[in-house]
Amino acid sequence: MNILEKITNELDTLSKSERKVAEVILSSPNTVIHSSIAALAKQANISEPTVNRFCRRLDTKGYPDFKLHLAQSLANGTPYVNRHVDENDSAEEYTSKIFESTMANLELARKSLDPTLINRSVDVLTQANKISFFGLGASAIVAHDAQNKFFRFNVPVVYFDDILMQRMSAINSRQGDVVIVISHTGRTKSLVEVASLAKENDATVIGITTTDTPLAKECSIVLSVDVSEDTDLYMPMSSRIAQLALIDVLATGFTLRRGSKFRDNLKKVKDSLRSSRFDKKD
Amino acid sequence: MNILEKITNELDTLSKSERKVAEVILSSPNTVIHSSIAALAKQANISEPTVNRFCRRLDTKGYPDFKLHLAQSLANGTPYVNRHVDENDSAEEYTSKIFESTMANLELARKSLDPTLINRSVDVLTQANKISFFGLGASAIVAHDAQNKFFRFNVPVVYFDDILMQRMSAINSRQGDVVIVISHTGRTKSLVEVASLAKENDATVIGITTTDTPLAKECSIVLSVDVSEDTDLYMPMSSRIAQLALIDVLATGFTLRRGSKFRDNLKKVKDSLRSSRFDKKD
DNA sequence: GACTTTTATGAAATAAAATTTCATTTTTTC
DNA sequence: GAAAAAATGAAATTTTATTTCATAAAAGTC
Repeated sequence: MNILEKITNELDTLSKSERKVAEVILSSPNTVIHSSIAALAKQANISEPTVNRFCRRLDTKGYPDFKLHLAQSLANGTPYVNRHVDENDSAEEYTSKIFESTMANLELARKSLDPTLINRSVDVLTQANKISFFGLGASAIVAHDAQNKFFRFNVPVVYFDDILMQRMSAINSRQGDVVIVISHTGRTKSLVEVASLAKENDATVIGITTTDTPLAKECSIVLSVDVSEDTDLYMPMSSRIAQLALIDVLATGFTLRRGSKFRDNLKKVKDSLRSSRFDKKD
Repeated sequence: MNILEKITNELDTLSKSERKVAEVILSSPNTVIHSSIAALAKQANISEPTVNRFCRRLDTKGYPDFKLHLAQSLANGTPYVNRHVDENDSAEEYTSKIFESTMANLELARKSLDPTLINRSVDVLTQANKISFFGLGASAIVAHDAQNKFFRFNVPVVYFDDILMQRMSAINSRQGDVVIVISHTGRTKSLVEVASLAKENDATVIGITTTDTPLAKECSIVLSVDVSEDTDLYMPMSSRIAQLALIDVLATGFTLRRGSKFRDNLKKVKDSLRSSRFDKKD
């Protein structure tokens, strides 16, 4: 555990003098890792043994050991954690918090994914006659992006962010079609219905959603993308970013499965854009 | 720089005895951070001053300082790095690689962003009469997402992923309008033109692009989002994910700037979705 | 290949830092 | 308000790291 957090947590179990030490450390941890016990004691206006007792109370073997732990805590730039944006945050602060939370959520999402299911999904996708991506709201963007990616594979692919079009498309699906339904909450009624309709019409339904949601129950394969809940109003949803990363994974799996000939083709698609761009001179 | 890498690099500039020290450290760095200089000297079969000289050769102040650096290097459990997907990767391997590269790129992107410019952009956005988001290809998704986010703020916002619509919109822009042009390469001719047109018509043009690109030159404010180049064919573009994170940052900045009344309004928008969802029972 | 110079190394001495002991002060409890 | 418990720091001790210096090994030089 991060020792800085630990200090913060145990702040009220500490004695008065020990708390002084804690405050000095919390206010400038980067200075402390280069201070001797004497220097720190002086800065906190307490004696050296007190610093030593403080270190032991935090379950370290002594001052040098404590510094080691502290150094490690500081080393992890900040080991990406979900930190909530605060009303008084500066631009720098909220920028860092958002990027870090996003990274923390990507980490969470990766952990929730099952490689076996990814493999199965890639199997199904490479053999599909037609691939449809459905999403609403923030997940519509993910569906949109997926179309963009899979379109390059020269496979029939559509995306809809309109409830009616989704329904019609679902009803028209048949064996061999793959329908990918994207929803973070997995509770959007119309999307759950669409998934159910597609399944009734023999399409393989892949759900990109949170574990154990109504949508998950309707799917042939569930790719769980769990991120921390966005309980905070100021905090943006990282779920769509994790979903996009998953789309990247599926697209990559698709490319790898299709073999090298197919990749030459991809390169052609990429090259076709060249004339629309300014040259790179550097 | 990671001190373990540094030891490896400087291995051949070290003397015979010092190399012995290096080898002991490299073979079990985790033991070393808990050893005294005497213990390490004994393990390497050399004297204590040699260890000390070794530490100084690596630009540390002495043995304790060296241990600090070593501890920090070890702390970064897995410092997300860009690892390329390989043809023979299993689903688990390419999934991990993609997620980790995405995180590495988010880290890079964060570093390339200037909080002052973010602040300026938020300033401009909160005072805008109208906000337009333009992007093509992968960046179209980002523009789409931005519309989705800013639309909730009850401010006139449009997004176009069509070249002609973008041009027409740019020509019709005026003082007080903000045009956000999104392009990873910053070299897409039509987008650079659109930026230039918008600027000629007195709109504030914010570019979300890589540092020093033709697009950047046309913008009033450039938010640089630098990610590692996608030289690899199998590797998906993380740039759009970094751009999305930036959109989150801008939207958050906007919300914070607008104050608490405004946030109540946001909550209403969020709540309005409730009836379209299945209840949560857990 | 012998001689000089430079570099590398470790034993011992010294210095620095951390820890322990113990007496004193402060706080808590009854 | 006295007794017990806890907290604290001065000083002593111990541990750890660094410096000094003499010696050994290696690298040049003729």
